[in-house]
Amino acid sequence: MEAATAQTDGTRPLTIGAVCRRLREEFPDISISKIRYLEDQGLLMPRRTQGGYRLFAEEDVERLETILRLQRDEFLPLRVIRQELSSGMHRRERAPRAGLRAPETEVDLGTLCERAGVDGAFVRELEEFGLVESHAVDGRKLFADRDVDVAAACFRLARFGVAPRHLRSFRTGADREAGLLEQIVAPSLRSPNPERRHSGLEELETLASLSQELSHLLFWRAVRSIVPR
Amino acid sequence: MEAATAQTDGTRPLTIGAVCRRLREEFPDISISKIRYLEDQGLLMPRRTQGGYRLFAEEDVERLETILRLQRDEFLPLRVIRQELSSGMHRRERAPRAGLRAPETEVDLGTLCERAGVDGAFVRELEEFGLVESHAVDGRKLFADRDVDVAAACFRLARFGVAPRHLRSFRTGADREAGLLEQIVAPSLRSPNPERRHSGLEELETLASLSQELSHLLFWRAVRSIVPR
DNA sequence: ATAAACCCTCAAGTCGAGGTTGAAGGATGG
DNA sequence: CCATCCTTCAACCTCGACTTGAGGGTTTAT
Repeated sequence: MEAATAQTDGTRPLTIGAVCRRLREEFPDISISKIRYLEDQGLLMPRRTQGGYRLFAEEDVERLETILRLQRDEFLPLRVIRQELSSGMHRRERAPRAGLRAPETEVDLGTLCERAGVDGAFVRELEEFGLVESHAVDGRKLFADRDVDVAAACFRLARFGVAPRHLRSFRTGADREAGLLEQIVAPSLRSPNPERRHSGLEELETLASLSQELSHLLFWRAVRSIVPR
Repeated sequence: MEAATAQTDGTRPLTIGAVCRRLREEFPDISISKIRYLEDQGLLMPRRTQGGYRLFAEEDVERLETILRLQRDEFLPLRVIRQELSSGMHRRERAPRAGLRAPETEVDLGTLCERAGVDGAFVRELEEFGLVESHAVDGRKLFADRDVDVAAACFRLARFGVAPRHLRSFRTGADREAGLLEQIVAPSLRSPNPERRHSGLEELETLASLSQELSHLLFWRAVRSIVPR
């Protein structure tokens, strides 16, 4: 009873604990009981050993990853995830609405330029004034996905005569505001208690939205005040 | 006191019950208490009458419809909806609430307090830090209508421990950004040629929206960067 | 001026989703 | 044979999203 457990694809099935350890990196809040719960809700149906142990084939693990991603990034309830999975998963191209918890994807310089419709020189200028930021990974400059939008916005402003160097204050303003929030939630976010960290994250999201609303209001008031009566 | 409640767009504001009846067809599970709950959660901020009754302008009703649709069709939790709304997602008309050209209405201290749900001491504090501004007209302090929303937003933040004095930097940031735009459009705005003034105003609106989008992006990037990886 | 209809706040309660915990015990591997 | 992992099942818990109720004020029509 040894090689008999090998799979068609060569990888051998994992026990529930092994699955958990493997996914822990991408999904820190996974747990054995959660996986069992998902099975209970009909989202997973792993094989079993004679003795009743769950055995997760590679495809089961992938399915589980999909489920966790849909939960984390799309905020879908399990009932809907079940539906989507059983109906073949077509038709799902929503705007990525990644919240604070989804990992950020990255793009290289070429992609950034293409998607934002700008050239390399412009990006260099943006970088100089801290509007976008890259970090090098084996020789290639990588940018956060969201910098594509930043670059595009800057470019449109540039066409109105607002050069990147004028925009530095936007960056410092944003940093200062975020720094303020940091002071408030930092204790929670750095807590050893995962529950506390989680609620800190939620508080941060709420706080950030409210702050955003406030700056929006203040900004428009300021803009309004510059038009002569 | 009858036609006086008419809005700039011709439709008059609805009371909460009227809103409910109007939306009941598309959203059968709407209720008065639910609408109040949404306001409590910072998703809506309708104006108020002197007596404290909520008054929903057309744009408030639209915002509410958006919220309900995001809940029903996209299954988004309120926390996420709040974020989406405070971002530019709601692209159209998230700009100047009444356009840069509409005259601003004014309210007195009592009205401000009532409508924002704050007390006089709080308003004084806000004023001290430049978050709201009053000008005296024959003995009464008058505030711009939009300061009601500012005060309400500040109050919500205050409940999270963010005192008005922390918020001063929001004000200065907004001013600095607006000042930048001013330098660009000032010549047009002060031109003797009315046509030129008009196009300057339009340019200002465009520029302001773009700037707003940029600061929004930069702010969220900054916020994201404060959560430990 | 009064009544009916409508609205307010605030605290407490409800309800379902999405899990966690613990007890009692069987399975697996060195 | 023993440590470690796994099993089920029922009870429990937390949180988001409201609902309810008490006590009281506002609006409007007559």
